[in-house]
Amino acid sequence: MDRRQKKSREAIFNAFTSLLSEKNYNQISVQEIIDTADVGRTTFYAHFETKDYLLKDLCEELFGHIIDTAMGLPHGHYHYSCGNATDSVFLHLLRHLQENDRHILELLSSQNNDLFLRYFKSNLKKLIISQYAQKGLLKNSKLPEDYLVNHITSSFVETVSWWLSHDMKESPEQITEYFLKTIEPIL
Amino acid sequence: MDRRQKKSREAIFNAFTSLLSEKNYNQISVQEIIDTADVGRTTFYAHFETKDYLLKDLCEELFGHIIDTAMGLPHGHYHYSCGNATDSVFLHLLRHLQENDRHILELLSSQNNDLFLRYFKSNLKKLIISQYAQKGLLKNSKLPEDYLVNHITSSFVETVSWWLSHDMKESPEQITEYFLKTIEPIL
DNA sequence: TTGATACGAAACACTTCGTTCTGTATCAGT
DNA sequence: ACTGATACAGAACGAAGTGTTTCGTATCAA
Repeated sequence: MDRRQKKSREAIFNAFTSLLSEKNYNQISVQEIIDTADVGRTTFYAHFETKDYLLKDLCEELFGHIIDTAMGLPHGHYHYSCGNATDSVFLHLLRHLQENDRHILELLSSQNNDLFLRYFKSNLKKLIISQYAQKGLLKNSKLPEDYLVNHITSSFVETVSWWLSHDMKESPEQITEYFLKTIEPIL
Repeated sequence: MDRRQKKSREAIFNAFTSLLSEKNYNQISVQEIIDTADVGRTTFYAHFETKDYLLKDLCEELFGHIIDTAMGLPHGHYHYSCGNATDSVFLHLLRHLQENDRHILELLSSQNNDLFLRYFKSNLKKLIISQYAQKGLLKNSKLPEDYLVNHITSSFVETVSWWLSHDMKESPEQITEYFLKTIEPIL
C-alpha cells in the first residue's frame, strides 16, 4: 500500500480513537476527526465512505488481532466445580485487554457504542463456539445451542463492562473466576 | 394538564414510536417527527429539550407502567431444579410485552438503541433486586452482589432480544424456562 | 367574557454533511 | 533521474438539520 495512504489511514484511526476516549461516538463529527488527524476533507472520504464505516474498519482491525491470537491458544478445561481458571482463553483475553488494548476498553466504556458492541460480540461468538462446540458442551445442555452461545457471549461482554465500571480494580484472574462461575454450572 | 398539551405530547410520542419501528433512532430527524406528528417546530421544542429527552420521557412512560405493575405482583419461588416457572414475574413481563407493549419490543429490536437499553436495564434492575434481595439469594452466592444483579438483568434483556430475533416463535413460558435455567443454578 | 397560554408559520444563524473542482506533492516503476 | 499515476490539501458548494426567535391566532380554564 502507498505510504501516503497508510499514513493518512493511521492518522485518522488515531484521531478517531483519541476522540472516542473523550466523547460519545454520536457527538464526534467528521470535521473534528479531520481537524484532529490534520487531514484534508477529501482524504477522509477517499478512505472511508462514512463515519460508520470508519468504526467498522477500526473494529475489524482491533478484533482481527485479539481474536485471532486467542484462537491459536490451546483449549482450557471447562467443567463445573473445576474452579481452576488459570489456562482459560477468557483470562488471556482479559490480560490482553488490560495490557495492550486500551482502545477496545475505551470504546467499550464509551456511550452510544452499539455498533461496537455488535462487532465485539460477533467476533467473540466465533471464539466461544470454537472453544466449547468441539467438546459437545453446547449440546448437552437443555437449552437451544444459539441461545446458549448468545448467553455466554453477552455475559462475557457484560463482565468486561462491569470490570471497566469498577476501574478494573480486580485482577484478570478474579474476573475470569466470576465469569466462569456464572457459565460453567449451565454447561 | 391543558388538553392542547396532552394532544401535542401524544401526537409526538405516536409519531416517534411509529418512526422508530421503521428506522434507527439516529436516522430519525426532529423534522421528520414534526412532520409525522403534524405539529409545529415551536411546539416540539416547547415539550422536549432535545430528541434524547424525548426518548427518555417515552422510556419513562413505557417502563413506569410495565415495571410498576410487575412490582405489585407476589414474589414467585426461585430455586434451582425447581423447574416451575408458572408464577414467575419474568413470565408476567414477557406476556405483557407480547400482548400490550409492542412499542418496547420495537425499540428493543431497533438498532442504535443503547439509550433505550440503559433505561430498560435500569428499571429492570429495581425489579430484580426487589425480587431476589429480600430472600438473601444475592448474598449466598460467591459473586459480588452488584455483579450478580448486573448479570441477571443483562441476561434477561438478552433473552428478550434473542426471542425477538426468533420472531417470538417460542411461548413466553418456554422463554422463561430458558432464562431461569441460566440463572437459578448460580443462586 | 377575559386574560393566560399553547399553538403554527416563517425566518433566523449556525453546523454538519458529502461532493466537486483545481493545483500540488509524492509515489512506484522503468 | 524521468514520468505517468495517484494521493493529497484547500476551498467552495448545495442540501439538510439544529435550536431559537418573533408574531399573530386559536384554544384554554375560570
